[in-house]
Amino acid sequence: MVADLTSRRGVPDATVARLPEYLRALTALTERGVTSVSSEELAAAAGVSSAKLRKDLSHLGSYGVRGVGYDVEHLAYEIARELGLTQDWPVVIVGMGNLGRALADYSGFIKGGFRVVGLLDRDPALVGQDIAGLAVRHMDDLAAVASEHSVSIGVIATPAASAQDVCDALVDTGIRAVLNFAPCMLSVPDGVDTRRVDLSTELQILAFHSQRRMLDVAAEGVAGDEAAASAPTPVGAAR
Amino acid sequence: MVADLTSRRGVPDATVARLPEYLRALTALTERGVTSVSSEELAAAAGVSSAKLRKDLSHLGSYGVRGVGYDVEHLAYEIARELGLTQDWPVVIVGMGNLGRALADYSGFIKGGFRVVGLLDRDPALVGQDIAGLAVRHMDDLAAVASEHSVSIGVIATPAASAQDVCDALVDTGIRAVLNFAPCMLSVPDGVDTRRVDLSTELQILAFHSQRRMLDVAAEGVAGDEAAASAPTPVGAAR
DNA sequence: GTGACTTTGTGCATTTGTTCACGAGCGCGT
DNA sequence: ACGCGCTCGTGAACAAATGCACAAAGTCAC
Repeated sequence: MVADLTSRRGVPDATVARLPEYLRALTALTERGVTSVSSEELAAAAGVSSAKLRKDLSHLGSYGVRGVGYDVEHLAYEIARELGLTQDWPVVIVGMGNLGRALADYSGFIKGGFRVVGLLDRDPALVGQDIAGLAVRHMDDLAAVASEHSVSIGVIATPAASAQDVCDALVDTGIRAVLNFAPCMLSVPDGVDTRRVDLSTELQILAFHSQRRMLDVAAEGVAGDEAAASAPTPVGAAR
Repeated sequence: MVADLTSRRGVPDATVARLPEYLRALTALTERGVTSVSSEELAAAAGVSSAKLRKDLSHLGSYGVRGVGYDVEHLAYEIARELGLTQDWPVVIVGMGNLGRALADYSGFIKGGFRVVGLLDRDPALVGQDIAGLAVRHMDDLAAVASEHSVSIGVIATPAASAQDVCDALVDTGIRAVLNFAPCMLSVPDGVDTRRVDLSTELQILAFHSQRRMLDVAAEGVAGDEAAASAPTPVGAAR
């Protein structure tokens, strides 16, 4: 019994991070009417190796059939269950600037159990305005909104300067999961989970790889000059 | 010489992913007038352990002073250089829906060498409109915009359905780095780097952890009932 | 029912990343 | 000049994640 729990806890973080992608791929297959899929095909659709996919799925249980593959619908259900998408996750979004608006609209696309139940902002000019079918409410109403809908996830779409204050307020209402779009670290008490999404971080990582590629090519060119006589085509693109 | 190149290449991916956060923390310190910082302090500001921070920084070189710490300004410069932020990275954003608009505005906040030089959309109604001081141009002008400004990074903020087409077009213009906000996998030729940012994926990961926490607490409660007589306070919050 | 074929699930080796612990080097007070 | 305390840089131990290869377990044809 406790062993069951331990095995459930045993899903590695790296695997969890890929499950949403698998689920998306499976959903796409369902829409195309495909009912069965091999690890090879699904892995290709999700952009991973088939070995990795099989190992990931093996952490959830044995939902495949040897010699056949996976039942698309059933596997999708099991992944959704593992991710907790079979239950309801009421969400509030704080900060109704451009980003908050985009998120409020975009969230309509989400198939899972996420439901935006509150849009909040500190600016009185925005309060009352209708966005994506929901009236914006003032930050002071946070506690009311949160308890009214048993909100479990908070999304921060404010400037960095107010992010920590907003986060503290969210945590005070009992929210234990925070998605932070502000470009700053949040400090939270133990037991609260935060994830950060940041455009600038991603661009910087892309820039690093781009720069490295440029340096590599340049260095390769030099090396190629030296070795040109012996090896006309030194290397293919690595990685 | 080749060894130099190898050592440069040797910066681990996990480290690269953390460099932007270090840089941000350093920038914040600069703004507060702090000129010197220890690994312990900087690690706390960036939300990592000091050992990890020191190992990460050691991959870039020896920029610290033993017994003293790091010079904030100098370290920031070295990280920025490593990330490629000392050069110019012209960016185009494709898709001027709510998200694209938010990105176009937000990008003004970016301190690094990123410069939005083009906003594109397929919808004629949006073309010509002014967003964040830039006129939206039609997708057909992509090649012109790209060559005119030597664009090196493309950002996709379109619906999933058109993301792959847009990506192909970006790659055709010679762009080798793509940041994808559409909820789908992109297939690209070798030598092209893509990163995906997705609200729904992040929410699902948060949901997983929330659910696990709930299950753990429930199970702990049961275990606690069993063990209650012997251990009134079974455990503190783990992790 | 049997054999050939297919595809999963998994043990093992390898690579990658993290933590620990401590030696090396620097500034400072005396 | 010299020891003392502080903090970086790093090798070695440890942990996590990945890739490989194959046995186990199923379907299908006949």
